[in-house]
Amino acid sequence: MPELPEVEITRRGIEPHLLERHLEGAEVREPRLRWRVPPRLGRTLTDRVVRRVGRRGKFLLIETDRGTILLHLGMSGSLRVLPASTPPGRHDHVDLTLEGGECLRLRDPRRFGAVLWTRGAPESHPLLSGLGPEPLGAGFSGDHLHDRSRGRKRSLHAFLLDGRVLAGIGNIYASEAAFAAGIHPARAAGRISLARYRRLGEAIRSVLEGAIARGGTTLRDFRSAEGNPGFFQLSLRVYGREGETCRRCGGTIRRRTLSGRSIYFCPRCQR
DNA sequence: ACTGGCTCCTGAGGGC
DNA sequence: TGCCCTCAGGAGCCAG
Repeated sequence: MPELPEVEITRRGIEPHLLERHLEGAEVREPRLRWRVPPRLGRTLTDRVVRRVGRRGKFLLIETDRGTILLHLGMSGSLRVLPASTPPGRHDHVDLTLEGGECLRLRDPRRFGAVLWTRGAPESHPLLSGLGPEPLGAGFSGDHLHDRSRGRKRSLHAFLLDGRVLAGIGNIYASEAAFAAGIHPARAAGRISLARYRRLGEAIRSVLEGAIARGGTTLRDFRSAEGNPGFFQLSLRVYGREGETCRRCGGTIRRRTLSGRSIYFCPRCQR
């Protein structure tokens, strides 16, 4: 579910509750997430102090004085800061308990999320070391996409979803950015010009920034750490709008299945 | 080296 | 009302 903007909204929501706080431990009710939650996580976290709450792609990084919690929301994960005494729901799988009686609670019905621990530098963790640049970082531009796409035959959409190319883009924002740049998502990534990739780079930035400014996209169940839905779904131009009218040209938005994912586009605006 | 397909899981929504 | 089918915002892994 959550892509970069939703993870960033979540990060901003939990950060003020965590910074410089002591952790008491963890309560793991269901360790079978994408990867098994480390069995001794509670003991590992006891008396750790949170120094920083970061994000890398769709991963949240809760950095402590002696290591980092890697947290991924998968398709259906969400985080809340609650009194630890709040009765957990069926899918409230992990609590990170804080001093003072609060906890950071992970709810994840589909269990595609992850809670992992690493002692070393998080950027060298296997799940993070191969990630491409941050699309909102200083190092990213359309030139990078152009460089990485030469000789590639796969569709632009599949190319943008590849975290090794670019971190944090998922199905919604890949569709929206391609529309904003006027590029057909099924076009071979290696056959798109530098000028068009530069336009796409700008489109990716502005779509992601717009989504963050509106609190993310809530299609079904995304909530911020405060429990609020996002509003960017009201600004979507193509995603989920099959059969509806293109807001730019008045044509009809189409949906296609491409490498197992639904892609949405306007055949008149995107070439 | 690349590529698409499969897989993990639960829940919602549509058709009958 | 209920059953069955399809689909969903991720991404690692595998065979070809």
